[in-house]
Amino acid sequence: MGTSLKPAHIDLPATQMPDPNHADCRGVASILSRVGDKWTVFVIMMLSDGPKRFNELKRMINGISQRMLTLTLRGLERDGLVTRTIFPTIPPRVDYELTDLGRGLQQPVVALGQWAVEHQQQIAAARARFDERNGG
Amino acid sequence: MGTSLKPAHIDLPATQMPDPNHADCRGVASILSRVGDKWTVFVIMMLSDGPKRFNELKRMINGISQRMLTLTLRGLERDGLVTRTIFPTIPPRVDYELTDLGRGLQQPVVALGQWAVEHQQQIAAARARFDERNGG
DNA sequence: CAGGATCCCAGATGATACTG
DNA sequence: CAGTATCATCTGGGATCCTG
Repeated sequence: MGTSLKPAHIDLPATQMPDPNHADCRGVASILSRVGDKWTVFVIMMLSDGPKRFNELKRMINGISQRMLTLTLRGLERDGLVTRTIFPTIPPRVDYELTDLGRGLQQPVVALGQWAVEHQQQIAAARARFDERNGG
Repeated sequence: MGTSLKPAHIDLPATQMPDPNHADCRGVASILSRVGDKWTVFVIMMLSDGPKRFNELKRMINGISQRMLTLTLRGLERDGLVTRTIFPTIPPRVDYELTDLGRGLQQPVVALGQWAVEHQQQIAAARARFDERNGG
């Protein structure tokens, strides 16, 4: 298959949480997992400035396969972060757009993104140092 | 081997960015990818309140395998987010601790985490609806 | 105790071909 | 155009055994 709409993501044995202090970890991680997904991030960003069509997204996100774009969009739709609007024309046309929920998610993602941008150098440097210390 | 210290993460063909407006996507996504990693998030959270030993972490993070804990910690060390201190005693003892950089990362992660917590219900509901609309 | 080395399988992803 | 279906591959990750 590999066509499941329910990616593995996070599903710890709900039996016991890692730490009582962080009882919400599971839910959080599940969402962070989606956010951390390579393609998901890009799709959300591409949808920042209004609705986009399937092939439009495919062209914007250089390197994504048709299959992965479909799966990514389905996942986002499932989580209520993106809406899918079908225009029954010929040829068919489908628009994808962020929901309010999706737009809300953008904020924290962008915040994290800014941190990432600001510390890119440091991390790259750390990696370089580490890789050199060991056998690159 | 799957033992590589350099996980796939994001590596778009640096040739062209998806969108000029988001020229930093690659670096950002690379870091988001690390943050989105299931175990990485947990390890960072577990290290919030001071240094921890290997097996200590292993016990706290219910369900993580030895292999994955090792790999996760190595990745964090490589990125300069965690330090690894070896005490040459017998039996050996190794402490892991967040660096300043690592602690800085906590902020945005927590922010995102809060969003996640606050919208857990909505997402769960959306999923349920979606799954029902289709063949569960 | 900390972690390296192996074996191995399930699931993620790409490539390709077909369709309403 | 916007997918779906199928096949092939490649990798993440668990289980297990070994060692300083």
